[in-house]
Amino acid sequence: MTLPSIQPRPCTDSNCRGQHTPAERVALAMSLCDARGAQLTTLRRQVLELLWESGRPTGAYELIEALKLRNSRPVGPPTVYRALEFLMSQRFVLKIESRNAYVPCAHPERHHDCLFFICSNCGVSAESEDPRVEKLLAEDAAVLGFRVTRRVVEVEGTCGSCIAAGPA
Amino acid sequence: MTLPSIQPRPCTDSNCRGQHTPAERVALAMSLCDARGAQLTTLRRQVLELLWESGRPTGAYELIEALKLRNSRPVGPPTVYRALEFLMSQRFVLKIESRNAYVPCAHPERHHDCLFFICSNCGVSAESEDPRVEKLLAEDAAVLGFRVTRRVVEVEGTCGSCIAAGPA
DNA sequence: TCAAAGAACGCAACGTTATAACATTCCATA
DNA sequence: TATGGAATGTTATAACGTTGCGTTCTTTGA
Repeated sequence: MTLPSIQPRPCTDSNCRGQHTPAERVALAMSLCDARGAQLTTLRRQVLELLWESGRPTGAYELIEALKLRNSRPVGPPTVYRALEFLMSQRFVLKIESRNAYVPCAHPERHHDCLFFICSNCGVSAESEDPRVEKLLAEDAAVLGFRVTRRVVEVEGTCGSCIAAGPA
Repeated sequence: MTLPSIQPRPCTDSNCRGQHTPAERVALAMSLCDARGAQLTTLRRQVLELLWESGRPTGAYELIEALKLRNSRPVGPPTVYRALEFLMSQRFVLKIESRNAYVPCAHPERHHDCLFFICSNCGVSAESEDPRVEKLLAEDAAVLGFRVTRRVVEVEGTCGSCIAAGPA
């Protein structure tokens, strides 16, 4: 896995104008865990760091490779999947179903459903949220008498940068 | 794979009030293929039939099992995946990404994006469409300068029947 | 009618993603 | 220092999907 940079980067959440570093993200997760009585262990923290450093949806086996480099002692698939499960339960991480890959959630302190725009060309994903979409889906669900537990909204296409860079 | 029944059933598309049999669905696909100069071969037709008869999102390997029963000669994964690819290219079938499973599309003659409501309890999925959601996602994409090629909208939860049947 | 070409399929092997089942370690607390 | 729960390690395997290549089937056109 590439680990592009530890510098502050524009937030992948298109509703956020801020810039953040992976370290700041992890610190936020730590304080939320504190407040929740959950444990952000070394392994879980490393996985979260790697996801933030990666900059794009990252597969579980890529994480295993990256952990191998970072840790001397290798970890097995169940270990990484358990860490991901924990991070998802805390809403620090989300799964991109159409990619079988995982992304860190920019604002776990807010409680919303995410919407992803995923570039088929460069692989980068942008997180967003749109309460209007949530509302419509809730309406449609109500018509069916359906009780919603989770929404998966993933839009695939070509991102602005790749369009600007011209036809590959 | 269970093959519940070949009887007419209410359309899984919640915007359609009709009832259809698998045979009618397949006949529609055949006529569309005719018009498009595409070939609905025996294998492809069988896969489509199995999906219609199954009544819920069905995995590729389930289809392999079902084809084994139906055909004496077994088929391998590539064969089934190629058939699915063809059926998806013709919009007769769609993939539920959050399940790694495939569902037949109720109305391939219309050209729209599908929306799925998937019951975590019984596994049944309901197809729907909501142009308002498509519109909002298009707006959000436009703000990002993002060119959309595909939308994945999957809502997980509990369906009306399962709610009515009481807490399991 | 037959050769050529292209589409579809068969098959073996392999790659990728995810989980089951069970053992071990770590740590807080009594 | 027992002991109990949470977390992690280990091994194996399940589930999902693809590559590469050879064969068969179908269409087409001389």
